[in-house]
Amino acid sequence: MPQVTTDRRVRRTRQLLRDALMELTLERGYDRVTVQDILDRADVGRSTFYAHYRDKADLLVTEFEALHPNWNPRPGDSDAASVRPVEFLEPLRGAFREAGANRRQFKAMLGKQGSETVRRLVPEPLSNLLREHVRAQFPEWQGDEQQLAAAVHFIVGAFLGTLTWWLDTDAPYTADETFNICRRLAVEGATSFFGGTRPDPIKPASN
Amino acid sequence: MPQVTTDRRVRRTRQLLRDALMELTLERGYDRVTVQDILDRADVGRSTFYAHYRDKADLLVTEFEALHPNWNPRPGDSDAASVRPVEFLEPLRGAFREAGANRRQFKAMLGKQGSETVRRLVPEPLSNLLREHVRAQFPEWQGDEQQLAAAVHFIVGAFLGTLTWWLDTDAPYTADETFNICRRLAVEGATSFFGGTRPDPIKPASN
DNA sequence: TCCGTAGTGGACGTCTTGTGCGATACTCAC
DNA sequence: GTGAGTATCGCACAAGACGTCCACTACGGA
Repeated sequence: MPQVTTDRRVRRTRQLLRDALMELTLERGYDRVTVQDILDRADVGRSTFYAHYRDKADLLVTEFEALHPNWNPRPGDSDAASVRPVEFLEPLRGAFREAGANRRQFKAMLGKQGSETVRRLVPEPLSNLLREHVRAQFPEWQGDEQQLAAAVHFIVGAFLGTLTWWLDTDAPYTADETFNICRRLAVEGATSFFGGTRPDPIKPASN
Repeated sequence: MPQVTTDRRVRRTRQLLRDALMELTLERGYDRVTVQDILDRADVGRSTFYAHYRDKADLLVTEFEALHPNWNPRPGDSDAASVRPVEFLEPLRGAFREAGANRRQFKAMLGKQGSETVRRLVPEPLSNLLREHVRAQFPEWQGDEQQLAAAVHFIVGAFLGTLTWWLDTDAPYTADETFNICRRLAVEGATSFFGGTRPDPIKPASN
């Protein structure tokens, strides 16, 4: 019977490595951080590292996902949120809140210093989440999948652009305030795009 | 007097290297391309490469900037555009056009396969450009710099998000059509954000 | 044609990565 | 406590990529 207890040592080691990576990333940027640097900073043996993670990117991704599973804000809320008006943007508010609560961490991962690896991970789940909320809120929406995808990527890009800007500068805003700016900028266009005015298709609809 | 003539050989070599990098990037992604790969593909000597560029990133950046200086669309247009209503989004249309005209190239650089290096280069100039256009079009705008910066990053993020989505998928849209989707999504929110009331998009500039 | 510059090719030192393995130190269960 | 089980250490190693150097070749413009 295999021992299931996670050794205290394991958690300690993983935390040391995670913290070291975050610090070093903030200091000199993710791609200028070498595995050896992490080991030195965390004071962890080489073999230990590779016993836990496949490589540097694996460490980053694993720990990111552990800390923010799916980046799905306030779990359980999505069902309720999807029927409230304008609430299709709520998942993004959650994302901002989470980023505000762990600003250093998020700055290390999504900021300019951060890693392509994580930045590539974020848009997809966020887009999917948003897409479902849009579908729920605008059931009468007649546009095709492509238009939906385009719009969703527009919105996610906008929010992520603003979020990373906010993380990288010392803007005197809270995460919520920044989100509200985004919301002001997005709501009108999106609602009129999805539901307000009947969208005249860019291309003549084939069916 | 030093010889200024750029040897035909030089241009040839640089083009070979540039093309090789682009092809390989599209094939296997920028970070999976090694300098040696580029040399093999381009059939160029190792020392020659380092005589031209500091490293792989230098090749990419240099050639990108050579091909698209400042990403400033339709040069000379900016002055005229800055006084026309709603035209503050025009620079972005230019960006889309350019991307449409060199789709393979842009896909290699901005797409998922592309390089963080270039992707990091794009938002800044684009944001600055957009900021000036916003200032020109909404002179009565009273918000502070931070709000302006936030909004500008919002818009740029949105357009870049959509652009990269468009580059990475086989969406049945032209660059112009995709831009128009973005515009529909952005115009209302931005104009009401900057100007308070939504200006008639057709009305000529009053100043 | 001839000189100068661009390109060649290969060797070299260095850095980083990821693996392997015996020895040590620590935990948890009992 | 004590012992069994493992997490960690420390170090060595091969592979591969990077960037530099240098003597040599070949091309191309005047």
